[in-house]
Formats: sequence, C-alpha cells, structure tokens
Amino acid sequence: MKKMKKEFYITTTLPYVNAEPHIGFASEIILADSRARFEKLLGKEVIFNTGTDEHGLKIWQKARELGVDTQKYVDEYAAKFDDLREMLNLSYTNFIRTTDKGHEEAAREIWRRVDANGYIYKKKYKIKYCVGCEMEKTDSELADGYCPFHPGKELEIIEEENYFFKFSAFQEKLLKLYKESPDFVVPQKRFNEIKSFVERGLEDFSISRLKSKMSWGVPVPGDEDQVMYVWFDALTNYISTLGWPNNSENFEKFWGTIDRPNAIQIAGKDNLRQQSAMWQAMLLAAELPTSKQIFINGFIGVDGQKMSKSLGNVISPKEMVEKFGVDGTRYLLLIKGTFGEDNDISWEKMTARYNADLANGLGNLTSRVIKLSENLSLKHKENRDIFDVESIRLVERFDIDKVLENIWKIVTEDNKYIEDTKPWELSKNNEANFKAVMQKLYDDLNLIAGKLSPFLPETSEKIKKALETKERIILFERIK
RNA sequence: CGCGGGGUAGAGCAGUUUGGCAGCUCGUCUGGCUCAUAACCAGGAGGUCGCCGGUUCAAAUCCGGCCCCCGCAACCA
Repeated sequence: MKKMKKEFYITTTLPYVNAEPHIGFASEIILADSRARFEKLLGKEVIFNTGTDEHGLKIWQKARELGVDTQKYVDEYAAKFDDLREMLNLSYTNFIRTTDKGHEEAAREIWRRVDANGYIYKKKYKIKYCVGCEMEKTDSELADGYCPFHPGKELEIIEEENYFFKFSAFQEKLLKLYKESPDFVVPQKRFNEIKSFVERGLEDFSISRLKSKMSWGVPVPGDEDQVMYVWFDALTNYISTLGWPNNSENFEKFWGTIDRPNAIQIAGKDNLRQQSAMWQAMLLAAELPTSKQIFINGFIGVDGQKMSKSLGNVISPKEMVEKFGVDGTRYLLLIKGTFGEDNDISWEKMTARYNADLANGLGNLTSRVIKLSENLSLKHKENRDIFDVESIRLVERFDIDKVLENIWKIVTEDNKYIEDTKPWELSKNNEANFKAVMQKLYDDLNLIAGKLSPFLPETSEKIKKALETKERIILFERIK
C-alpha cells in the first residue's frame, strides 16, 4: 500500500448573500460534507471550508433598497447560511466571511503579489450607463443597443479608469496546467469546455471599481479611490481561510505546495471559468500553488423546468428538511442523479424515492431485524476497512449515488435472505439455524450502518444504537 | 456558422471515454409470504436506443449529415 497523504482540504464555493440558501448550494455542500467525512474516516486530517461572499454591487444595492446598514445586512445573511450546518448536519471546520478582517488582509496581499509580478495595470475604459436604471450596462444586457427597461433613453458613455488583471498572459500557463493534470476538472466535458475557452484566447478583465460609485469592497492597496471587484476578493477566501499569508505552515499543509497541490474544490457549472481559469491564473500570478482538482456539478431542475422565483417552483433546503428530515434530504440530494449532469427533481419523485428506499427499504429492514432478534444475544464485531477500493474510487469522483446504490444492494439481498430462510419459523423449530441467520443479518445491518456514516451520519448512529439496545425504531416514517 | 448540454420501456435515468447479451429505479400486471413501517419476495408485460447513411464479423457506443428539446443574455447555483 502506497503511503497516503494525511491532510485533506476541500472547499465549496462561497454563496453570494443576496438570497436565501439555494437547493443547488445545499447539494454542493452535502457532497462536500460526505467527502470530508469519508476522508476523515480514512484517517486523514480534514479541513472543510465554506462561508459567505459578502462584497459587491448587488449586495450594496440590496441593502440600500431595504434601507439597512450593509454590514448589518450581510451579518444577517451570513448567519442564515451558517444555519445550514445544523439544518443539514454539516461537518465543515471553517466558515469564512469575505468581510472578515483576516480575509480582507489576505485579499490585499495577493493583490500586492500579483501587482509586484507585473500582472496588474491601470486602464481607462468606456462603460455604458443607463440613466433610467442608474446602472452600468454590459453589452450582453442590452437589447438592440438600448437598455431593455428604458428603450427610449440613449445610454451614456462614461470613461472610467480601473485596474485590470493580465489574464491574457496566462493562456499558455493554464493550458500547461491542464495538460499536466489530466483530471484537473471533473467531469471531462467541463474540462473540455474550459480548455477550449482558454484556447480561444483570454481577455484581461477589470478587477476594481471606483469607490465613489460603490464603496462596499476591499480597498485596493495603494489606491484609496478604488475597491476590488468582488471576484478578485472572494476567490482569495480559499487560502485566507487557512491563515495565509501569515500561517504558511498551515497553508502548505492543506493547500499544498507548487510540486504537490492538495486542494479539492467543488462548484456549480456557472462557476467553471471563475474557479478553473480565473482563480488558477490569480494563483499562478502570485506564484502560489494551484488547486489540485475542481469538481463541477450540474444544475437542479424541477419537473423539467428551470428553478426560478418567477416560475414559483423553487424548492428550498429548509422545506426539504421539514418534509424529509435531515438524512432524508441528504439522501435525496445525493442520489438525485449522476454527478456533473443536470438533475431533475420534484416533490412527487422525491417522495416516491423516500418511501421506496428509506421507509420501505432501509427502515423496514431495520425493523424486521430488530424485532426478529429481540430475544437473542448476538455478537457485535467492529467493522474494519468497510470501504473497498471501488467505493473509494467512486467517492473520489463524487459518484456517491453509485456508492449508495451498492449499499442498497445489501438491503435488497437481506430482504430476500429473510424471505428464503424464514427466521420466524426457524425460531420455533431450529434454534441454532435461527441464531446463525440472525447473526448474519445483524452483521449486515451493522456493516450498512458503517458504510452510511459519511453520507447519512444520523441514520448510521440510530441503526448502531438500535442493534445494541434492541429497541424498536422507525428510522423513516412513510410519507403520503 | 456564438458557446454548451440532451434525445435509451409509461416516468426518471445509467451505459457512449475503451464497439461485444439493452440495464437500473419507480409505476403497472400475476402469484407468494405474514417477522416487518399496507412493508417484503418471485415472475411477467413493456424499447426500430431521435432520423438517414457509412465503417465493422459486430454500433446506443465510432464517422458524416439532418431533425427536435433545453441552458448560458432579465430574479436565479
């Protein structure tokens, strides 16, 4: 067996705090949590990072709109996101807020390094400004050259001077990085997408805003008139959370070194460019190690449609937990489909799956075994190496749906085994066989509990406890 | 020629990288069981793998062409 590295680092993206926690983010963080718990079980020291992205124009506007102090507004939202820890039984070790002082300092430091290496320059550029909206408009937001909300008004052209990041200088370096690590982005199709994006050529992008127009951001080092564009600041959280630049020991241990990158990132497909190109270029520009691997998840649709507020079909993590419980929600979000693909959900389908797999499947099997073995004293053995090489490979690709499918094969086999051996008859006429049959079922259920612990931690504990105490238990109540 | 994803049983999907018996879950039909949460087990029905052509002993899978759906630009991961 080859010697494995003892430290594991995983981070989600940081949700932007201008809306309630989204089911897509819940799915992302449950995947990350499952992986983090899994690695911990394999004996690694784990840092699992998440947090909130709190700067930028939209938040500043939203707070103004509501007439509340911006800091107060973000404090409230950050707390809402931190509530997910309990709601979804998450095991994250770090919760970083981009308004944390340490983070802001780190963002300024990475700026200084990128600047010192010659990758930041100042440039005047023209922006289109709609007086009706009192907002800057990008070309993609325009309809026939006019603001869609104020089509009668001419757009004003304003010249603004901002700082730019020399993204264009990183085309070759990024392609080299992609070439050298063939699994850098998973799934492959997303990797192909970002490769061809970088191959087509990169454009420098603006990384600051005039403070006079929008003050809610990290001040640019050496220029009091500008604040950082939110992306530049936000991406830095993945390393500021480790105490970078002050705590270089911790940083190298978890984030890794240039020769041995160690950081696993998970993100939604809307974040492909930011995470796998922009952020990597920023790291290269600051002469820091890149990420090790980036997993890109698909989107969740409802009944074949996009989930959106205007359609009124939004399913929130909170509602799911109210209906299916913590582990029910975790299970349903883990098995909803192949990692990286867009997955379709609906209350109807989720309820059917909940009843079939959790109530009728695992829950009912647990009841059967506990009841049948009520009066027996069975041997308890500790599980060792409960995950085989195949399961490890699957979890490392976030194919957790397939791992769970394999666990559920044991449930099916055991139901069949009970049917074939008829222990309720054996208990009356063949004590020895009865005991042997029940011992096997006990061992299997104990194994299932072990295998479930990273994914459905609460259920895992409940099963173990029920086996021990022989107390009858309804793991998952059927839902109508 | 903007970029990308998809079309496989009534529904939802896997399988396509590396060609080799068309598979899973739900639903449905028939039968069985009574330990269990009206749960469980067995068997059955149901598919021209979007269409046309090519390569091959062999194509859902590889190649060429075509049709249709969806996402990316407005709340939104």
